[in-house]
Amino acid sequence: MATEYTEHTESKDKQPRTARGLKTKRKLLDAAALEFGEKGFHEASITGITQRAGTALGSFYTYFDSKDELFSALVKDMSMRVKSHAAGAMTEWQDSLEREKMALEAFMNFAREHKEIYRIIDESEFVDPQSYRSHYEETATRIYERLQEGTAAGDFRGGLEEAHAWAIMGMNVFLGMRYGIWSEEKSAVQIADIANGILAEGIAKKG
Amino acid sequence: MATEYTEHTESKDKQPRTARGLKTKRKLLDAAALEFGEKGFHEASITGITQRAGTALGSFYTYFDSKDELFSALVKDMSMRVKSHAAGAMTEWQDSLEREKMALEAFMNFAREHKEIYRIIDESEFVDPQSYRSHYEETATRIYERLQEGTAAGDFRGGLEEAHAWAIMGMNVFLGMRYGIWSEEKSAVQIADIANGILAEGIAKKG
DNA sequence: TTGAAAGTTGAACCATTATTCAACTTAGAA
DNA sequence: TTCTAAGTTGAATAATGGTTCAACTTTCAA
Repeated sequence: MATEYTEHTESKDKQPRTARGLKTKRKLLDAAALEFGEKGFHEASITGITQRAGTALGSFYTYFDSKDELFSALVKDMSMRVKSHAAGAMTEWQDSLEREKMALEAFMNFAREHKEIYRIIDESEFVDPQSYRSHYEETATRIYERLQEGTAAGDFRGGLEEAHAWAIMGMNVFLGMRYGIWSEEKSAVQIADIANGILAEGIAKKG
Repeated sequence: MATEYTEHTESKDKQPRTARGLKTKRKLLDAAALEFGEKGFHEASITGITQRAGTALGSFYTYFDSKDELFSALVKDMSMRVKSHAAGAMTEWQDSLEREKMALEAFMNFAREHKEIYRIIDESEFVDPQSYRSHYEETATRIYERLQEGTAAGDFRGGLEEAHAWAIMGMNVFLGMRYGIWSEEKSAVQIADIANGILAEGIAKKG
């Protein structure tokens, strides 16, 4: 999994200055994603990360100030990747409901392919709460914007608030956990259909 | 917060045998809930817990085998308390939709009054995954049973699956986090209304 | 080609904190 | 009242693992 890692807010003096350095940093980042994903933040060790990366222990500190800083960098990166993956998947939709379905489907597939991402973002609630909050606040905002566009387009009813976006997000996250990470007994499409059914008509009996 | 703590699966030899012992154990449990809730599992320390409880460090090990065991006991206890609080609140409903509304409202209020519970259950995903899974699986099952009863009563449409229960649960958990724990800018009733609106009719425009 | 900057290495350091334990105190049954 | 089991105490122990650092190797611009 040779990730395209994008820089965010590191201290300038830790940037690699040669091709070799860049390669090493990338190896560490990828190894860290695996290690954290598998063991969780506290069980994960720098030693474990450097071993996976095939570098010496000390090399870690050439590129990162601390275990915490690395984790933060990782969370921000993963958050961005989830976002852009979803964005890339929501194309060519007929109506806003279909668009939401595509969003969930994309999320489900992404979760399955990158279970470690899911776990790292989730654990950031305890390791780097600020990043956790930002991640979900930004995601909710994005959903809310889609809701507004949907209303404007005449696909969604009026009166939709930010809380509706949070509800939809929660739905998606839990479905992703249960049917994406814990088991794959149902296809992403099946799950997306179920969620979409709720958005389309609720669960009440009609008439 | 003098919690009524109920025993679950401890090793027999750690049970208090006198009134004094019982009192000490309860102090430790309550202190631990606060300490874990405030600092999270790894930042929390046994020292911190015994200090809050006003006991000596060593007393901790009179009643618990380890920090992990204590955390597990706590998760199971909190899980049970959330469950019984919700059960106690869902009385005198006219139709199944209203019943769901009461469930969410109860959850929101409980989350606000016991923010530490929310956090401990959430963190168990990483500290005691088995308990985390059990908690949500059991909750989902309970919701699913209500859905089936609702369908039988003619309040809910047919075709509702377990995944619908997970969707509803996710909705509730995220709303609880955002509007129960993070801020209280909206009342529990307002939030419950919004979620109930989704269950009642979805978000699509009618006709 | 060359030398200074960049990168690598892993043993040693050190701070933290869960856990143990032996001496001491209290409870409560007989 | 007495005596033993239960409970309390906190200093000492021990293990873990993040972080430092000084010696060494590689890179690459001039």
